[in-house]
Amino acid sequence: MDDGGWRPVKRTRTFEDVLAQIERRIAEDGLTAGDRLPAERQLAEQLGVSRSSVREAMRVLESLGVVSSQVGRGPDAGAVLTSRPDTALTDLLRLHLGMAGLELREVIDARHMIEQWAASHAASAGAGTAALAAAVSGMDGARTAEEFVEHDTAFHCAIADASGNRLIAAIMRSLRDSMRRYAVEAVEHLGDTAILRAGHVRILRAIEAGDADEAARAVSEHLAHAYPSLFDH
Amino acid sequence: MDDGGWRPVKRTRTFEDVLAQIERRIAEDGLTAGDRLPAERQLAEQLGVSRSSVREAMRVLESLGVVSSQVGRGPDAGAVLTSRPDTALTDLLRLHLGMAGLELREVIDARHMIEQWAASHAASAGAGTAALAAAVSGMDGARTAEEFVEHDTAFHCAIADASGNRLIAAIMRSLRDSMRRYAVEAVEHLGDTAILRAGHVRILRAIEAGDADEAARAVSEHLAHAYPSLFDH
DNA sequence: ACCACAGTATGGTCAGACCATATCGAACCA
DNA sequence: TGGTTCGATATGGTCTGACCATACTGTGGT
Repeated sequence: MDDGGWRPVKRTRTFEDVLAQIERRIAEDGLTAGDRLPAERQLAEQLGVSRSSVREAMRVLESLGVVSSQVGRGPDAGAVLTSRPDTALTDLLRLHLGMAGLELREVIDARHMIEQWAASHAASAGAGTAALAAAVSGMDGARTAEEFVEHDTAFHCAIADASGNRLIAAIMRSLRDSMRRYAVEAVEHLGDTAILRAGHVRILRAIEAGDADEAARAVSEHLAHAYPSLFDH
Repeated sequence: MDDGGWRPVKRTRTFEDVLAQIERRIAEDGLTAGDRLPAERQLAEQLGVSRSSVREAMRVLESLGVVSSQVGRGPDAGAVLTSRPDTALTDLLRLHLGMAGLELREVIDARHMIEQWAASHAASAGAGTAALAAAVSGMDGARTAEEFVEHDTAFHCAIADASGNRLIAAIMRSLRDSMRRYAVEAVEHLGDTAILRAGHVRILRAIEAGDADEAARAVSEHLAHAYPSLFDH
């Protein structure tokens, strides 16, 4: 097993080099969302690589929610830096769930963790209750499970937003998006949404009152009602 | 604002179509990690698109930690399905942190949330304490801040692993990786690592004893010591 | 049984072309 | 002066075809 001091030649693919240089430029020049990257052809010439390699790097950046490409001409055309971690996270979770690389139970546990945290922090912050109330009344008017889940998602994402942490809010949104299908099933299986709606009201009241502990408790019991089969441990 | 019933023509880029079809195949055929995708040239011919478009789709899948491409010939060559959400998450966080699309504070708060959750669940599960003990003794032998952080990361990731939730463990690993630079700075700024080591021992003891509440408390106080400037709220 | 070597399938890269789109700008008309 | 039209241009999107490096496969010779 001795390699005699030799180590494998680092095989760096061209597009990875391009990625690294773009990332370096972002850090050194302090680029942020809204700034433009050079055009593909120009970047290819400057870096001495083919346009294909630049494009593959762009696809990676785009899939990670860092750039957005616009065709045409003008100030808004070309590769523009964005900050969309949530769409990237959603794709990531959906793909890994589809491949059975992750189990639904793990996603729901993560959601449980985040919602408890977000609810107690939202209660401490005491902001954003208007969006919560709107989502609650939206659920009252829902006629189908899909509609209900739609507003339910809005409610729970509003809690995460109210916590003030964009990363955690992005994770929350991605978890909800990738679980949408299962959430609809769960609501249909439950039949009656009265218990869920009561849980939402309780959470809302706790956040409005600024009671962090009560908010966390309310979230925990709410999720236990929504997914009874997954809380038998 | 009435569009007269017209709606913009859906502009779907070719590689997005390829992505969708690959994802569908993964779901319908029940493909999982280890399975192979068709070769790029074959896929291009079957789908009636150019190899470039297939390659761009591959880059996306690779950046999301879903496939891994190997050159050469044989059973292991080609595009193989993998399940590496953590590397994808690491890249995602690093890029968004570099772009100032996320702030360090948000990452550390997320880490705080996850560690508390993971520690209390690891205590309940009561497994994996061997890896924890190994990391603790590794830190005792560390001579530089980098070495210390290395083992510190191993310790905290081992907690997440012991929780049994791969998604949360992957997020934990990504948070640590993307924070590595700041963690080293924090340790150097602290000067003495005795308090941190004591915190680790306390966490380890709590997990060994199966005391979930004490584990969560120990983690919380440990992080407060490690990043004092960020816990003044 | 072993080994050397040609064959071949794979991803990686490049060059060049063409298309679709969106803006810019100048010429033209009112 | 003001507006409109239409060509020029810059941009990403796609395709084709070629070549390279890599790593297995199989064949043939020893």
